[in-house]
Amino acid sequence: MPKPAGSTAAIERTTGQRSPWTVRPTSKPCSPCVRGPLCLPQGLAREALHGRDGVVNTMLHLQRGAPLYVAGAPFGNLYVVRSGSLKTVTSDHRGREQVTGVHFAGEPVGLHGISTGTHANSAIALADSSVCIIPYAALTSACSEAAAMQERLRRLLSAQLNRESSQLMALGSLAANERVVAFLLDVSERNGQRGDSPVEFTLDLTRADLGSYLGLTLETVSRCLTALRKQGLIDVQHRMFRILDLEGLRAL
Amino acid sequence: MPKPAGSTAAIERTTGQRSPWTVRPTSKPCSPCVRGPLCLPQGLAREALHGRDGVVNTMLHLQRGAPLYVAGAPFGNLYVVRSGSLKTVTSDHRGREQVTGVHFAGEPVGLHGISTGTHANSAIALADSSVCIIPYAALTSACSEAAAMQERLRRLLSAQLNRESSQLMALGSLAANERVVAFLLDVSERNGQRGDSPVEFTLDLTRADLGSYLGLTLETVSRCLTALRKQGLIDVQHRMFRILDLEGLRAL
DNA sequence: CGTTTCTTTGATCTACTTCAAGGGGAGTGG
DNA sequence: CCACTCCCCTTGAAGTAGATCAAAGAAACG
Repeated sequence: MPKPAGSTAAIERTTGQRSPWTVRPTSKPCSPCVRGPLCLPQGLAREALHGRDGVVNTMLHLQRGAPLYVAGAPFGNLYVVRSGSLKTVTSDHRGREQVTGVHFAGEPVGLHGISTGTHANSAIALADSSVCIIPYAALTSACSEAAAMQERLRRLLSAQLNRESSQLMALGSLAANERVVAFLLDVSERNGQRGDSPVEFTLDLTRADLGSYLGLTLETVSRCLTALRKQGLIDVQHRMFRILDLEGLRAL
Repeated sequence: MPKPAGSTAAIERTTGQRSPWTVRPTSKPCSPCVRGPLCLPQGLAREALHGRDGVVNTMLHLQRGAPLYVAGAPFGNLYVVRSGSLKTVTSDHRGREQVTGVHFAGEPVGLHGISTGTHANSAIALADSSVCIIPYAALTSACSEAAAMQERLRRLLSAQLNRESSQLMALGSLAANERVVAFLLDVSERNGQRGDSPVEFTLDLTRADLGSYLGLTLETVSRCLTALRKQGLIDVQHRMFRILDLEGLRAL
């Protein structure tokens, strides 16, 4: 098992952030979402969602390292990443903490809070990011009118379930290098679905965050990456990743 | 990483089952659910759920080792365990297979299929079990009438999300013995919520299944259990578990 | 009762962690 | 512009938790 990750203030430590976030992130009215099929609002008339009285009416800007919400905070909104990326970190009843999710543009954040009304994890911006705010109450009332919207939300929840299941598979039955490869392929695929390049992307995760997500130490992650580089499968510089041989990676 | 788990027919192997299940499990009309707060239908008038025209109208009986559904099958129903228990097993695109969930009485099964319309995992009875069948189409139409029902379903999905997140935590940051303890405490708590004894229960999982779920080999599971026994924390005989010192276990 | 499957326990091996040290970028202040 | 610091990343060497291999005991099953 990886390092126990100290006790408190670990959020700050793992994001390279120094001072507490006393200033709330800036928010402003939100323009209609054009993110395509990944965006939550798809399936409902646009005007019912955006604009005043709409479900989605504000956008939040977060600086790198800023929390979108913290574990234990009352749940009120869902979020959809507009730009940038976020991680979700969970800590058990003892201090131990782990990255349990990485969220890119178009992907939903905050679904875990629905069941209890309290956020079960903390969401932290990995880079300067912006998110759409979807007040849950407004969403549910929109749902009560549009069956399509209900179904869409349920599918979103179920999709997240499947994402976490495959991560369970990775942690439970893959070796270190296989986990790293699986993660890169996963990111590649999600990038492709979003219309970005599936072979070249920057991951704003530190090696420590990556290790935490993959159940490995940062050193092991680093070693795996250099091994893949030496095999000519990828090219890594800092946090810029380029996949050179996608088929080769898929063959593990 | 634990054993790669062969290629095909692994379902049969891990449940100790020999012949294929050519005969469908028996089904019969379902009496109203009395399972209390854990049961899905809570929040909707009973007559709208059970009885003819209701959402829940049949019950399925499964023999130990019988599949409720298999991965890749078209999704049509959700299920709630009435008695007995089930495991869900997921396999990645290569042969590797893993137990990704264990479901006891009152708990929902099949939620992963909602997102794609295809079951993403296989559900196998761990003991002779019975489940309520909830046709998804009927459920959604019931949802379109009752907002409370919608909300209940969403919470169910979110709760499952939280369950898988804590399993992610366990696999990512706990040592072998801690994983075993965490699992026992989890089962204990779920038993208590259901009204059964939190300190004495039978787990119809083989050591291999347990290991698969916890990301360990069966030998390691066995060794951890005997270690806990020697510490006087638990008593294990075959698959009968008795927790002798709950506080001691919680202290890891 | 004999066969099969499951479980326990021991001995060895190895993949990954841990510990340690050096190198590179980015920001800050002189 | 350079020096300084703070992270972050890489690489090496050593230690260890847990996997693997192996074999024997205990239930389950026909």
